[in-house]
Amino acid sequence: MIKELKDSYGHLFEDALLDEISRVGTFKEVPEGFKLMEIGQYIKVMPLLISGAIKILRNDNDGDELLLYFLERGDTCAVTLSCCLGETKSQIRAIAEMDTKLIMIPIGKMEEWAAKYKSWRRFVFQSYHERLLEMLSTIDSIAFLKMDERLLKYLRDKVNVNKNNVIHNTHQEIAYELHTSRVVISRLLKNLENQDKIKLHRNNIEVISI
Amino acid sequence: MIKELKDSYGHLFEDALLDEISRVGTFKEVPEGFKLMEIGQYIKVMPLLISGAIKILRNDNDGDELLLYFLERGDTCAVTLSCCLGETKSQIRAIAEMDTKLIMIPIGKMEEWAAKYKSWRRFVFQSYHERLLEMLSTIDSIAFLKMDERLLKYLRDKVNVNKNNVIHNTHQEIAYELHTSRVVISRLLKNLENQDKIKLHRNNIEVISI
DNA sequence: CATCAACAGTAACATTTGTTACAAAAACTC
DNA sequence: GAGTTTTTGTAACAAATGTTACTGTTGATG
Repeated sequence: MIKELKDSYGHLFEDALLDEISRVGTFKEVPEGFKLMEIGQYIKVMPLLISGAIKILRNDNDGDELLLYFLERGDTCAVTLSCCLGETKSQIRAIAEMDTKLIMIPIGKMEEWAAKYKSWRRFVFQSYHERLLEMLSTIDSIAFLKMDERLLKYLRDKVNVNKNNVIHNTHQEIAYELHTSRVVISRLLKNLENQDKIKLHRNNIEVISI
Repeated sequence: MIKELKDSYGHLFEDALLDEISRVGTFKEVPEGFKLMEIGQYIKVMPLLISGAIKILRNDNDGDELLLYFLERGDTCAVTLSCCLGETKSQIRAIAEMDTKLIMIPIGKMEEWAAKYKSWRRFVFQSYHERLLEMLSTIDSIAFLKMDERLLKYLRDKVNVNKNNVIHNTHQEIAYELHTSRVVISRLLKNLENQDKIKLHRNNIEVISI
């Protein structure tokens, strides 16, 4: 574990902290689709991403869903962080976007290390910062963009996160994550195909140039 | 200043910290409508709210606007916090919703006190937590609610923040903050009036029961 | 008081998004 | 391979939201 931890976080944390992390943290490997967090669950550990990606989703009471953003290597979940102190329930759902490796830290350490390590404080503040900016970006999308532009942004994000221009999703799945209906997504995707920006196949979308 | 500081933050901070705050902080009183922060400005101070309220707005490049949330007594601006370390530019606009009293802290203190005072760390983390939840709530509104429900929520929030069921806004101003058009707001407000939930007057809206 | 600008009401229409319904193709099951 | 399920395509329509245009009212100003 030490090696993978150092590769991803060595430039951020001092050796003493890396040491503590490798002692109290638990290495975990989860497959694509694995549910890491469900709304209403209590949060007991905080994840440090080593590789892979996690998608963070918001659900309301009626089952409506919306993709908020992705976590990638070097990220941690700020919503988790903020829940640590308050011992509150999760407000979000977290699903592994692909096979993912992470280190789980017991939440008690969060506050302890914040007192002890400057690099940890910087990391935590920085994580909050990034997450707030991601949230602002999400708000921009849903408030200011029309569905066709949101779909384009979604496809771009997927390509970046998965480092692959074939997107393995059904139209229905995309519709859920953008909180619209399957028919709408099919319609807009067909438009994009007619503009030669993508090619549609069953269960996957090939991105040509967007 | 000591008295007002103690009234608002005495239960949160230890005496030594209150002392430091009153030494390095600057007391400031701003009138309704005062612009505290503009997009693109560098952030050099962080505000602690003593009384009044501040509305936080998001703007995109095309001048589109959206109300994110209000800050009230005991709050601080998490977006400011997160910008402190990175020395980044503001991503939001902040306007005094009413006459407001606040204490401005030089941002350098933020990190210094985080090392020194546990209560400060708790406060900062708690502020982030609250702001993230507010952002989630904002996302819920724009993603899951229709405009009539968003308007209702807006009116409720206004009544709560201003502690007054007369809302002093034109339809155009409301339209800006909800990022829609004046005609749409007029139409929906008229519906609410027909349901006897509000009474419309020039430049203000009287909330009956919503 | 006449003029003007800001504000609000409303109709008519356009666009975007959502819904329902059905068909065809592909993949899976037995 | 017959039957079934999943996925996608598409038409027709409904609802929500946005736009344009014009009206009257109010309050401010000279």
